Amino acid sequence: MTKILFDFISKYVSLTEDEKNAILSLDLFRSAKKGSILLNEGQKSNESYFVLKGCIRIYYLIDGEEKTTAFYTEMEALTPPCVINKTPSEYYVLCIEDTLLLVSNSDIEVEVNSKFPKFEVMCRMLAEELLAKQRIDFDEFKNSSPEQRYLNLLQKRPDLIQRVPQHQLASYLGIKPQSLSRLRARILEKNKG
Amino acid sequence: MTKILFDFISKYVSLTEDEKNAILSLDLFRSAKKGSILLNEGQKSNESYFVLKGCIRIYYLIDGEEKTTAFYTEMEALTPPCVINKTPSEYYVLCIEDTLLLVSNSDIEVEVNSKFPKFEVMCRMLAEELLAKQRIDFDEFKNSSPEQRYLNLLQKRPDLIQRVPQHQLASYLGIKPQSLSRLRARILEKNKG
DNA sequence: TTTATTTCTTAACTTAAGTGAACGAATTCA
DNA sequence: TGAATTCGTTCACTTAAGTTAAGAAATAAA
Repeated sequence: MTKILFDFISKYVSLTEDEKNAILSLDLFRSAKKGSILLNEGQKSNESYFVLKGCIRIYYLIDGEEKTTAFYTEMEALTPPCVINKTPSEYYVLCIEDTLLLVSNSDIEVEVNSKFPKFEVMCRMLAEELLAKQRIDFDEFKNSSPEQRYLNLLQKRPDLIQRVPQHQLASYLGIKPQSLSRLRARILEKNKG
Repeated sequence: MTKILFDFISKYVSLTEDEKNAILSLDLFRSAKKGSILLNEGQKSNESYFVLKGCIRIYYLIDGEEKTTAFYTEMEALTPPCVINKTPSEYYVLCIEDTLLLVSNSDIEVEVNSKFPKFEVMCRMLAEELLAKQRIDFDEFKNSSPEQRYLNLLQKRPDLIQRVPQHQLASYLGIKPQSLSRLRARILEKNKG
């Protein structure tokens, strides 16, 4: 399981055995059951997450309705905006599968970054990369219709469509569950007739 | 004009006079006329921009149509995804006003970051902050209708509505120009009747 | 296993966005 | 200045998403 972590890190910087051990000694591993909440709306937090195994979901509660905006699966990292802005969280973070995580926090990061400047570099690179990736995702979202978005998702993250309930995918695509259902039927119809 | 720059930097790290002079000696200032293109589709680049004065626009050319996805104005920084991914650009970057910029590139950044670790820290903080801000923007976009998005923009960036042509705002909001025009008429009608 | 709850689909109807076209206003260019 | 282009609005029509409601299917709980 630590292999996943070090494979991930090696994309950005190369670590010595000593450095690897220093990371492991921090003992950041945590497992969470399906349904457990990592962060509540209104809560303050300084925790960051890295998913080793499983899936976590971000959702807002608006007029009593859950609005899902993101999923994080294996090899993906999440630092909620509330951690960066030091404000109460505007959304919930929930495990939708039994999940194995790495949980860090800003204190640990400050310490590790000052001890190993390499980590500072890695964090910058990671943040820049995620920013660029998210920018592309956002642009694609703006430039396409719900149907195109769904087909796009089918291409890029087919796993999500398997492991996530449809009504959560719907709000992830910016539409209502009924619309996603209808849109899927429409696509099937096209590929048949 | 350098005041804007150092005010911006001071939000993240504090610089000595020597450090400030080191930055200035790099001579990164560039002015660009309205209509000038900073980056073409298909082009490779390693440049980052910081807007001191003016406005730049990001757009894709899809089926002969310009799809505007972002605007950057005073005190905003942009590193195009193609710089991070080292791929040809998927979009255009254009000045829609006479613009005064700071133009950096990855070579300069590598050098400055290794000479002044402070900069590495600043870049990480900035990237994290932009990532969080963009995340919130994306989430709001998903969770709202075109009309709500327009009203939201009116609140948060009223300047944009003044300085940017409506058809560019339309695709920024993810809709067609005619729809934006109609939607505005609808809002006026509500506030009257 | 039975019951309860959640999830997905379908349908009829409403609302709003996309499309194509026309026209006047504003801006740009020669 | 006059001509040409771009820009914004309006309209009629088409398409698709939102809404409300009902029922089937799948999943979770007792």
